[in-house]
Amino acid sequence: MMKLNTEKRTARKSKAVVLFGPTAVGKTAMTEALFSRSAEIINADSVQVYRGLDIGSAKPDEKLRKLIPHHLLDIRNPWEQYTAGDFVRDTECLIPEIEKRGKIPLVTGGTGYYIKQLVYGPSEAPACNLAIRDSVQKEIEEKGGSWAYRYLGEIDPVSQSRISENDLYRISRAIEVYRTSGKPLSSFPVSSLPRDDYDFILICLVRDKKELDERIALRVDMMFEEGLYDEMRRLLEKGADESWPAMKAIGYREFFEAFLSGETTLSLLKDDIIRSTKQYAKRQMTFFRSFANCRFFHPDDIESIRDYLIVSGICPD
RNA sequence: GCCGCUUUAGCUCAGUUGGUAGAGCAAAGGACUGAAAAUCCUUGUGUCCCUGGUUCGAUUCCUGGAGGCGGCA
Repeated sequence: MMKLNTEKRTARKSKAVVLFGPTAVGKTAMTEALFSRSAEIINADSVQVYRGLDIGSAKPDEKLRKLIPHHLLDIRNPWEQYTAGDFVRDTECLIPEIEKRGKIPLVTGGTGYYIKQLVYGPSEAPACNLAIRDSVQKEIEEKGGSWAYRYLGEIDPVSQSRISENDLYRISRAIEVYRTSGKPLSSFPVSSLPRDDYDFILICLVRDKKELDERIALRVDMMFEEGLYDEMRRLLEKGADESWPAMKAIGYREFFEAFLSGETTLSLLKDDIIRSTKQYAKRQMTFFRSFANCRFFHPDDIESIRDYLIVSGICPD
């Protein structure tokens, strides 16, 4: 009886490949080699969801998008918010649709937080509430950061003990959750185990640091050649400013800093972007290393990846 | 050639009234509860340019030298 039950559930479980790695590691080339015919891609990159951010976000080009169907690309305007919760909901919708077409759902991108929420199960904490967030932020600005931290200690001592006094970003969110739901953020359970209602196959692509750094520098050079500057100008003509969620992205936000300081040259700007990208790649790796059940491969090692997929019950090209 | 300033962490620079040094940035490691390309935490990094002198003790004061910058020729 028990056994039958388990089998039934196992049989119904959706299978999806989750492919990730630091920026510029070579996800695209690898994807092309293994999944051109067999998969549809669900984008897990928090910047590529935005329309008009193509070059700086290294969005897959038309050619690849014609070859492999892509989802969750260009689904928001750059002044709109897209969240990890949105991503999980959208992905849960897309996986069965893709399966119905007989294709492999391939979740791919570099946003560790999205991938974590998907694989470990999304947080049940309330969605972000922009109106409340704004008022919380205004209050913090008036009363100061140490007030905010003390206040957090009153409404949610557990979160206070987990959050640094300087981490206004998280303090603000914790207060926002309390004011939205009446419950402390720490009362919403967080899973330390991958969810069991999906069968996710986690593949992380890695290169050694020197190799990755070289690729990052090369890619930023390429972005400028491909017209990053013009792309930024088009966004500015549409009214882009630092308050737009998409303008926090590397390769865009540096322009605002450059305008402010005035004296920056194009080559200094490029160096800034390269440095930020390297720092980001490092943070990504820290995140990825913390995932359970994740296998690491060099992106050129196509055959090992193929073997692993087959062993996991996936049939790539 | 002369005069002045300067040489300290990978970079920009503090500092030690003489007891072998510290910030920012960079780097390395880490965290991550619907903003995450965000935000935050931790940690070093040293022939204090070289040489001789004074001194119990010199990166610090003095002599000489070398490099850099500026001025005058």
